[in-house]
Amino acid sequence: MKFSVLLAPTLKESPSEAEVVSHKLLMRAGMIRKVAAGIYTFLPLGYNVIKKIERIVREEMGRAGAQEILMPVLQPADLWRITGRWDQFGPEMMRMADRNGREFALGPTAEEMITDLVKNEVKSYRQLPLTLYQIQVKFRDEIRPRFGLMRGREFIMKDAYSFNRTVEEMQQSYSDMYDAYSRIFSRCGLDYRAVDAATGLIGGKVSQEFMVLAESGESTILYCESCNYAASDEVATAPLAEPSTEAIKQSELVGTPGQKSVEQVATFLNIPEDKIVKTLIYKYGASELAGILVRGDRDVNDEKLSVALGTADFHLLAGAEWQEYPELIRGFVGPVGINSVRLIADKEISVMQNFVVGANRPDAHLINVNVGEDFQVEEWADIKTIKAGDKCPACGGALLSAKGIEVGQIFQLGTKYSAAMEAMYIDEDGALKPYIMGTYGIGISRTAAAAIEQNHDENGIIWPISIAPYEVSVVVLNYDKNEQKEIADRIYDGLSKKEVEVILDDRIESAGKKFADSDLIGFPVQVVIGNRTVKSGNVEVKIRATAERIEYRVDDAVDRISELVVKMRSMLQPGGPDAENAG
RNA sequence: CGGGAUGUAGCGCAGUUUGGCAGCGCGCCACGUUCGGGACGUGGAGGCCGGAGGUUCAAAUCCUCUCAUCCCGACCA
Repeated sequence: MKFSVLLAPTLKESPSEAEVVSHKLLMRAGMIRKVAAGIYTFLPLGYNVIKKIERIVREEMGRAGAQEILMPVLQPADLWRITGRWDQFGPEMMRMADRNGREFALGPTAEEMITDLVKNEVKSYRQLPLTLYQIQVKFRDEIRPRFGLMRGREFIMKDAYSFNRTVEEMQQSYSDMYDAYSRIFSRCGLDYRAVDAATGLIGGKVSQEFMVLAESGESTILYCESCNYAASDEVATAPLAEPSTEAIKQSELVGTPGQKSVEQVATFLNIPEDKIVKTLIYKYGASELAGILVRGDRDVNDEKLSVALGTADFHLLAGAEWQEYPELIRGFVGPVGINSVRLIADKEISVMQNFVVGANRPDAHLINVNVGEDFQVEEWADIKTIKAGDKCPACGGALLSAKGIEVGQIFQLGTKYSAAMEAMYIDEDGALKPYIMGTYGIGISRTAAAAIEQNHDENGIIWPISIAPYEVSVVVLNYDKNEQKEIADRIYDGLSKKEVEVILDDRIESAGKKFADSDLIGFPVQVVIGNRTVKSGNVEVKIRATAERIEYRVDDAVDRISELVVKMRSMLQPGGPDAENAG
């Protein structure tokens, strides 16, 4: 490709609406342009990156035995009604009707469609296991699209689905996908971590997310410094402390005028925050109230709470709503003697003694309160957000926390969809049985953004070579000078013949502009040809990632550069530089 | 949906307070000079000032409504 004919409108300044690095650099490097909020066009360089990621995904899906199909973006509502998700998905699903009034949605995922397909086409256990996947545009009408490709409304996703006979066989498919995902993200040059995850609207019990570690990530993960435990904060747990041997005391009412927050009460009573139990009032479902008990220094985790409540439709009781419940004294609510709300306590409360709670009357708290003595708990649940410093549930070591970008998630689904849709096969014993399913997603476009978040500097993007829009840029400083043009053309043609993806910057631009663009777009290898190199009989090669510069004789430059590229590629093979020849 | 902000040339912004010729930088076009880290000079093109309505002799500027975009919270690949 010649740069002079490429549509790559680079910008010196980033558009003001871009907040995160990946969004800014994708815009500045001329890779994407916005069409509407959360909806982007990929320009040639950006689309090259997408295609490179897709190629890796296809290779690894194929290696894992999955077969590629392509399903429609538009999905009929009737399918979604069978599983109830037409109602569950809410406004996030983009809905529309055709000219005859038949309802459709832009697919946010495709469990129903694929289950319907397999139900109709796969009848016998002899045809299982079966794993199908597609790479297709998905649409989710996000409440708040942001961060460019990191949270778009329209995005490119690889979604795979396994159909199995038994739980064990499904776990094997899941494990195969886990391995494939690990290879995919390794090959993309990403520093990632697989963590235990919540299953949310998709369903199932076991799930893991693949997180690219980056400060700008929207997810929080906890991992152990001494073993390999790692989990999303939505499901992370910590072992309970040993119950203290403290003798149980008689509870007592104390005046705490105006002391509403945990911090205020702790200071006022001169006690640590973890000797307080706070009672948070949530409204959920059809206007029901829940009192959630957590230790004073803890935060409630909304994902865990939705599991405990059995619904994702809840919110903290808000300002004006308090007036509807005069028995609830804001700032002084407690579990003792309260009966108008459903009490759910975090398990951690069970090992606490002689703690402080609101007294359900203005300006007062109860001290030396104990479960069993002063109030009963019917429902125990894991509700708190685990944070760095908590103990690892696997080995007891200290947990650390980090931010991550979720680029993939895998689920052991079970029969949620096959049972609801009566998708059955005839087993060896002649009985009809629902498929045991798994579902597996990768955000392709988000992966591109995540790669930038993790690989950039003040000059621009530093693409891992496996997903770079071109592997080598040949920067000719004066393409209108014959000596330079001749050398440049020779290297460009030579590299092309050796299957190196190369772009020739033949534009009539200043040297500075060409260097700056090459760094900004992030080609892994830059070959510089100018007056200086013509005189020396060399070409200069710059490695984008390290800024290392190497000189090669013009005569063997093509061989040396292609060797360099091959070596750089092999570094991103799972298992190290030599793994390429192993498989 | 709640809270906050912004819409002026392709991009970044000034002008709005106090109504009076629509500007600056980058980019773009032409010519010349430059030619190894976002060159310089001269000349040029480019605007429904987000949209609608109103106030006024006069509106980018004041008022009302509306749309869009971004940021902070609840969703997710």
